[in-house]
Amino acid sequence: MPELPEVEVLARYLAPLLKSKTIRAVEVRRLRVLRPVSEQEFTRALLGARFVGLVRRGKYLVFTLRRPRERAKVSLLGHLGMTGRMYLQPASTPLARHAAVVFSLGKTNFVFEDTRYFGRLTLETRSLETLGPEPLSDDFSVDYFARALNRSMQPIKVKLLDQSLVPGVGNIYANEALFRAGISPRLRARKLTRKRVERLRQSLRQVLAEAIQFGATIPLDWAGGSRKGRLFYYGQADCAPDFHEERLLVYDRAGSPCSVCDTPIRRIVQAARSTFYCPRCQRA
DNA sequence: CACCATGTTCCTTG
DNA sequence: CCAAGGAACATGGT
Repeated sequence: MPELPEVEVLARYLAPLLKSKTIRAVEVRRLRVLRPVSEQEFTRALLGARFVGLVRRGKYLVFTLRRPRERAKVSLLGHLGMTGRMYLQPASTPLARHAAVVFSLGKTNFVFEDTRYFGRLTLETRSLETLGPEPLSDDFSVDYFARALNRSMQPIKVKLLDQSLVPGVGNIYANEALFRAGISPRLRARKLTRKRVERLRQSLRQVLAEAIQFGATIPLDWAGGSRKGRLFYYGQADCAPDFHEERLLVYDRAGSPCSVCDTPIRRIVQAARSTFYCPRCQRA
């Protein structure tokens, strides 16, 4: 489900709800999502610990906890994979079929649910080390972006999915950013002119920021089984249907007329993922 | 039945 | 050592 904006909105939603809550019990129902940490180690570190912070990095959620009478903090890393969700629900509510980890906080449970189990909730935080600079921060400069792209023969669309280059960008926003910048997804990264690098950086930041704005306006309270699957993606989610129409301009729109020039949107496959683009607005 | 899916990692090849 | 490509992971929707 999640790319940078969705994870950002989720972090902002969860942070105040979790703050100062103590983990009274830990239930691991899918060992796989802890990997490579063992259940014993996981439970030992988190049982009795209190949530003190939550931030997003790339597509990761970084929870910070503190154990009673201990100085050192514990970091817990979450990743939603393709289908992960996190939410609080009353302790009396039955667990979802694919609830993978459940923390009891007393009257409520904090649930990590993931249908496909591609996601993670683990004490292993090393994946953070290889991430590039946050695209919405000043560190993501034109110079940095240009230099990184200049070393690559890969198509620009594929390169945008590289988390060591721009963490948080996934298939949807990579497609959207290229459309808004008027750049062909097939163009080799190193072929982008300085001007196009600047334009792409700008489009990327705008698309991500707008999506965060959008996500901040819709309810994330899924507790009690309010619908499956999506945060606030394409198609008809259980919210703001009219707003959705305009939001994604090319993603999953193969065959529909381009919003600018009416040319049918095309779908191709790059690096085994779907790419959507307007063959007229986005030329090499 | 066939094909598709918002992501990462591991293995192989050059 | 690195870049790039592809399969694997697991389940559900169309």
